[in-house]
Amino acid sequence: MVTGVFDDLAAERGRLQRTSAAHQVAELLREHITAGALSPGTQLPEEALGTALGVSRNTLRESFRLLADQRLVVHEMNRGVFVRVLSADDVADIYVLRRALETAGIRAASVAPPERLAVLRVAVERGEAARVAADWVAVGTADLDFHLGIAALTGSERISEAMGRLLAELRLAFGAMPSAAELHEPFLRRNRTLAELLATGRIAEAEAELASYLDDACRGIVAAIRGDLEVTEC
Amino acid sequence: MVTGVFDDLAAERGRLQRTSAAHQVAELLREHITAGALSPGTQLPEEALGTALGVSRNTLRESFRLLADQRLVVHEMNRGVFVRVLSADDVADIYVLRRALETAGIRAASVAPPERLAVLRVAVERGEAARVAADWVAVGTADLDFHLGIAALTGSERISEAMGRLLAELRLAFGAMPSAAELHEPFLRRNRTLAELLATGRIAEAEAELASYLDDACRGIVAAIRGDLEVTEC
DNA sequence: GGGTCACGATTGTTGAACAATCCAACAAGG
DNA sequence: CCTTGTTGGATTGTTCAACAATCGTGACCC
Repeated sequence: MVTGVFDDLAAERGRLQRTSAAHQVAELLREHITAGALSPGTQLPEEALGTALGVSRNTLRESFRLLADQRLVVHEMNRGVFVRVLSADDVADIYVLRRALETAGIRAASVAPPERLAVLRVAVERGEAARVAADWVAVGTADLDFHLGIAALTGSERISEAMGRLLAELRLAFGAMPSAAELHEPFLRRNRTLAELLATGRIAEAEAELASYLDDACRGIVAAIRGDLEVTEC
Repeated sequence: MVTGVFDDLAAERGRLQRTSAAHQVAELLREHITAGALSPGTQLPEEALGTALGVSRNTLRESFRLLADQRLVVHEMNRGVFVRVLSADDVADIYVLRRALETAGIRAASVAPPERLAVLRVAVERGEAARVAADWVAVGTADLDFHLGIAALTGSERISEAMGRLLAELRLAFGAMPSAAELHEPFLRRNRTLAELLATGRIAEAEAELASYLDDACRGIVAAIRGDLEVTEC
């Protein structure tokens, strides 16, 4: 295989003109949805949104298709699109997939290049710094970045993308929770211990810690959603 | 949680009027692509395809968005959409995700309801019957159904859907291979042993067998794609 | 109260139009 | 010969206006 002089440039080809009106609108809506500005269940009318955003109905409909496949909105035939509202079952289902992806990452930790493990350490420290500054939004994003990094240990683009979508979907649940800001705080310490277990190669212990971590996290969210205190699933 | 009398009906709600022109066109194209009727790399022009299928350009573009998110086609800005052509790296990447999903299924086998295990046995027997009849297409679909059933042991809709998309993507590679028909034949016996290991609860052995299985399958496809005999990845 | 029906509103789909971009071919220059 | 402008046709990106299909609602009637 001939390796050219422009391999590093070719790798960044994806950053070229990935912008179309539909993509930009989808990105805008995605940010508003995951930030909680558009609460779950809200309908997104084509006419009103189109004029508000300055795009035509057809273009807006293309954006809706993109968002629908990321499960951020649901498309009901002849009724319109609505911001997704997550049920408790959805959250439990999401955590089954999340466990599969993160477990795969941990099992690949021993053969992962060191820079991928460094990403984890950075995310942990960023989260702890944000807690000191009482910036709970930053604590949340650092937490999500940490777990995205765990899945990325596999080195698989598809796993990273699936994990990214999964976390974006979870943000829907966060936005709907009371005191969502401090939600991630109790898990900061566990992230650190998880990172240290991985850095020192104690894979089996890390896997057990992850399982316990995900159980607790899932129970917390499901309990908050249905106001119940006893949650058996997850 | 209140469990109603119509839970089984509610589960099938999705089969109601999921038909829009865009969905139907996407489904049609999906079948043609996975069946190999549209070879990878082929461009799908909007004007020509639209008139050929009797739908307008806007509707066709909506179908393209759906197919693009399933990775069956790629959408290049201002150039059009093309049937996806899988690289060897893509196949390797797919198998990393596939291993994660199927491993999760095997680990859930001990708590999975028996009807989910029965699905596996049915798929194995269907494959063996198809081999006797020399119906290689049926052998292939039975093989894919078997592994879809393994992922479905998790009971997670999202995992099942992710696995379904993954297998549809893999079909792209199958269609591009010489003698793709008999490709699945050598794995029939291993499917049976895997099913028996799961049925008798020997989870650890099943997990090891699956790892070996996926290694061999991935190596075979990657070797076929690049015409190389020595494949180190997977 | 329950059922029917017409109405308004929204979505589904089409067709045409124009701007923007790409691509291949060709011309010019070193 | 190779590289660099330039041109023109073809395809895509986007908008707009229109109509059909469907849904939700409220009035109306029994």
